[in-house]
Amino acid sequence: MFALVDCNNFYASCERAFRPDLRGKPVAVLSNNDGCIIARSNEVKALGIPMGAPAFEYEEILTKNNVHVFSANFALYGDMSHRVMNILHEYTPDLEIYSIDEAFLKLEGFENYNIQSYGEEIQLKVTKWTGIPISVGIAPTKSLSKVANRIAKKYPDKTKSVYIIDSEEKRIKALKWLKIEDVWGIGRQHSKRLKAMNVYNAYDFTLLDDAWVRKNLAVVGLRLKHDLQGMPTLDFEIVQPKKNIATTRTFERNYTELEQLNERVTTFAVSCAEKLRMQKSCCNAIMVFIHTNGNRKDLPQYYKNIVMKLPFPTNSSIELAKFASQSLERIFLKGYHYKKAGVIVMDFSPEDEIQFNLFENRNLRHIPLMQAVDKINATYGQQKVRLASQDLKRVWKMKQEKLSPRYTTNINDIIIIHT
DNA sequence: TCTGGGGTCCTAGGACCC
DNA sequence: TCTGGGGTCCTAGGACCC
Repeated sequence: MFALVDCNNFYASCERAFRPDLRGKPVAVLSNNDGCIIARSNEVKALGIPMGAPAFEYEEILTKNNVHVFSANFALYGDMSHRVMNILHEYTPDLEIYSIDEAFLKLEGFENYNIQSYGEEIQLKVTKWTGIPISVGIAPTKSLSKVANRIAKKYPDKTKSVYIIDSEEKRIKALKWLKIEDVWGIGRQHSKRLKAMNVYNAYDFTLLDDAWVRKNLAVVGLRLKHDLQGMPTLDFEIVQPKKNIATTRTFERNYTELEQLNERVTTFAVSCAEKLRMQKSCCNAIMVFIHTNGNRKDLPQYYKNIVMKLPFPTNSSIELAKFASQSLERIFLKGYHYKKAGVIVMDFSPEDEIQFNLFENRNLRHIPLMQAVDKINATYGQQKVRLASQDLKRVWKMKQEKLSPRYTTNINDIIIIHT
């Protein structure tokens, strides 16, 4: 059996964990730049505020209903995620961390266990130890455990937040209950197509002809169909090193000058380089893009990206910043109001596998230099050592008006309890 | 005035090889 | 009038996930 553990309204629950006064009250979390609503407590969902809604459009409803709004605090969420996953590790050696707030557990050799009470124990312990409420779905396949999890989440009282699909009868009942657009792996386009074929729920989907599914939803869709039918088709994914790494941001205001964008792009390239070094990869290509504000119909629009093949694989901040800067110069046009930019590094090779090039070689002296920089930054705080082309005066900042303290990762923000 | 960020996989078609 | 057969690699675009 597979168990899927999913944290309820994760970011909102993280904020609440250190603010018990917010229990039962509406909580929402915003994206970077305080732009969109990316997490909602049940109370906020009940107000009809959709996922990803622009915050300014809902400002009135939020204020009127006393919604407690927070800027995204990823340091906090990342740390809380760790705590949850550590506890889950105690329950099985086979844990697939699927996202920041979700994990699959493989329950092999549990035939003599009472799975229901096992699930309840996990549910209680995580909730008690971290303050994050979770739901548990258990079933013979991964996609069915997703379905079971949805039922547990929807009916917490009836299920004690744990639901098991362990019979054909329960499987069919669950699939008939699940709307097609809510099936894991069926997105907007597919559900539209399927509804046109009178497929309205997950069960209808499992009755479709294999060949039709293969043709219209590709092998991914076919695998999903079999998995939902109860044949284990989707297995654990082993964590692979990333194939692409990106750092992109929307700015608080528009930029018009090359120098301003250059500072941002340099900083994004340095961030990509750090992430590359963390997974011991070098990249062989880099993409830089710049973008005007697509929502402003009154301003001329410009979107451009450029991919540069590098003369040698590298993960040096200095070299990547230089290549990114050169790329930017080639696509920058004066006269536009830029709102967004990003750097994406691609085509990786392992760090220790240095491909010699006849004419140009990477500067090998950068390797110990970057190690020293990483060490200093790890000890004294991120960005203590920076390139001169980066924002030394710290002019640049993100809109983050409602940021909560970093309760668990910064000693100065630690919680104080008055007794 | 204000609209996030970071990923994966699959497929078709073009360019190329012998 | 008639124009082979069998491959690989790369890329863009489309779909999906959280």
